[in-house]
Amino acid sequence: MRNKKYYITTPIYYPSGNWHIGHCYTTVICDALARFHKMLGEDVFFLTGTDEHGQKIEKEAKKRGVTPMEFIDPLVARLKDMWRLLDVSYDRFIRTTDKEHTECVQKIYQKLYESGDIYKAEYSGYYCTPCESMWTEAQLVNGKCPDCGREVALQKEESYFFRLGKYADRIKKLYSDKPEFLQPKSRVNEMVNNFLNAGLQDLCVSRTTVKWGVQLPFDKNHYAYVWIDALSNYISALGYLSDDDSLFQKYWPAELHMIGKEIVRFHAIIWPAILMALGVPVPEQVYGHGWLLIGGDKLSKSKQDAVRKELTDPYELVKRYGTDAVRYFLLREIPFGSDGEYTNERFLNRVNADLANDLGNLVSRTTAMILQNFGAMPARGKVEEADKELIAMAEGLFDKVKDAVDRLNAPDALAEIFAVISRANKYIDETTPWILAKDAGKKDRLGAVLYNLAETVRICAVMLKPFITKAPELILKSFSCDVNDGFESLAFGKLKEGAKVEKLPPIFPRIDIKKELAEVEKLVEQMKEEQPAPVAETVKKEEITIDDFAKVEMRVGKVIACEAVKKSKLLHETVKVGDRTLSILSGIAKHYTAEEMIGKKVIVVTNLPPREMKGILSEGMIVCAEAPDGTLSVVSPEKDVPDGSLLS
RNA sequence: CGCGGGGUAGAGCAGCCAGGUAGCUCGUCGGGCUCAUAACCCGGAGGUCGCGAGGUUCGAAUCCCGCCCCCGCAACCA
Repeated sequence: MRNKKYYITTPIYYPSGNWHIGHCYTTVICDALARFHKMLGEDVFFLTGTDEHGQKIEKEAKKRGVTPMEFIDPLVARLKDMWRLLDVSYDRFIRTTDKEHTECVQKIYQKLYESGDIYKAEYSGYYCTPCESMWTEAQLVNGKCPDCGREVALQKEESYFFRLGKYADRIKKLYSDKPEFLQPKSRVNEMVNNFLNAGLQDLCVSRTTVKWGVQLPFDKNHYAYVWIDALSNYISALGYLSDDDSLFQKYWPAELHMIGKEIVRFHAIIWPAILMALGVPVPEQVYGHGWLLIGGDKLSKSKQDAVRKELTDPYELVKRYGTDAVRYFLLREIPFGSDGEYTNERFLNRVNADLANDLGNLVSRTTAMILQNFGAMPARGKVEEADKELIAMAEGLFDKVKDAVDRLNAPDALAEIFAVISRANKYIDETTPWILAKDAGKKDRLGAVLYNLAETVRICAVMLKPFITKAPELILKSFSCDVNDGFESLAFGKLKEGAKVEKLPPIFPRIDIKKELAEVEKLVEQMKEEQPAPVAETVKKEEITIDDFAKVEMRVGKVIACEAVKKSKLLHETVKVGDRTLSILSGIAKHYTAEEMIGKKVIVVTNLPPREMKGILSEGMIVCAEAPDGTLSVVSPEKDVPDGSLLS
């Protein structure tokens, strides 16, 4: 009989900036699942890769005066480095710029075009020539371009559309027929209520403005929409529609697309619809996991002062604490399905408490006592009442871990393993081997106790192999076991009497957390200094005359009252500008609290037409500086000038 | 009335679907042990389970109703 197959994918990552711990989170979970299924003897195919097309990359490359590929290649190389550091055992790394992929995407478009699921249509919109953007009427601001405020022209444009609407009912049916398709369950409601019930619009799937992409085979002026390009990687990587589609035949449909919750919509609606249109089965499961939040976003109220003191650079983390520590934290600490928070302290606590104190120390005390008393592995000996619970836990461990893995619950799986490790530490206290050692008549019993311990440690090591990669090998080696031992070796009693036992240096040295935290903070400071703040892009806008500028009436205003507008990003300020008092709304609630604003002198644009938002009239605009990272800073006059003063 | 998630010890979470002595990890306090990486083991303190002296029930963290707050998505951000 052929082995069961298991095809698992990560999202493909967009190489626009730095690789961070969030990328590692998704990928390490997938790696653990892939490794576990490999150990089950299944035929596993684990795919990851990069999404390399699109405007952002085109722009970034241009800015640096290099070609897109010259820009991307080093970033991809660095990502692969990161996966090497983290022992990510992918079977294929796909890049959307791979020839097989772009050809596959073209064939997919061709096929959908021929079947009529992609059609050409004309739509009208408002075009802003300098921005090269098309806007709908609703997006316009006072009839002008929302980006630059310039005139727009009503234009008709041709585009290709995918008949997404046609598949809405089949997708709803998919959710109800196959409740496990989209997980966690809460995401299903989100999709159904927000999108499916609202009615699916046909999806515009071609662009003419972005040239860094896949050209449509039937219309050279058009380029593929990013999501069809990106999603197709899951099948293009298997050779779908190519001369050799044996991998596709073998592995598709995927058992699992692991993704972040932000892209559930694309994987749970658009992707199945495309597959349905292609006549290809949909994946078995899409799992939208939560996010790893960095350093508690609660600080966001006064983001300007918020110092990011967390060390989150994966390379640095691995360098300081090792692959196992990083993998363990990612797999263990994030509550299943929801968001979790990263702080230096949580990381260090977890690693210290579990890996150093519990596991590392257990290995250390066990091997030490074996060597002191026997010099090699003792005989198994008789099982006594005191041994039964420990042995039962070790023997039952596999089923529990397997159950957690089947639910994709890595934190639970690890908790099960560490429950056994804790039990083993307690067992030492209960059996007091150091007392047995003083009585020559109890040598057999001492041997049995140490044997039981060693055997429990060995079983835990085997069970840990999919999750962490370095320590299990060290442990198995130190007991003269084969590092390739799989789940078939789990039976209690496999260790041989007289086998060589080796004393290891501490596998996970204990960290002095206070000292380490201080050091890490210093390091982060240092890294910040080395890495200059991102330079703001200063693309020159269209030239204006001094008369144009003079049209803008800007005055100093004093905020005399301010309150947050519920359910919005808005603050509602009452601003005194000379003899006028204006009601102004501004989208800065993320950056300032209402209390903070009161009393501030600000710059207000006072000759804008009033506009209503959230049912409140806004009679002006408070001028802010926007940093490259999106942080907004209210601008104030440098000297204390009376409100109402005109800017010129 | 936009959609969804959440509010349980100092922190992070489980329990809720299938009501019945409120549990886990970290921290804290005290004790034990000395094989071990000042690690390990045991015990204590600490909770009006967001609010409503609300409803159902013999019994509610758990089911029902109303309200408040937080977080995402969407919208908005002149």
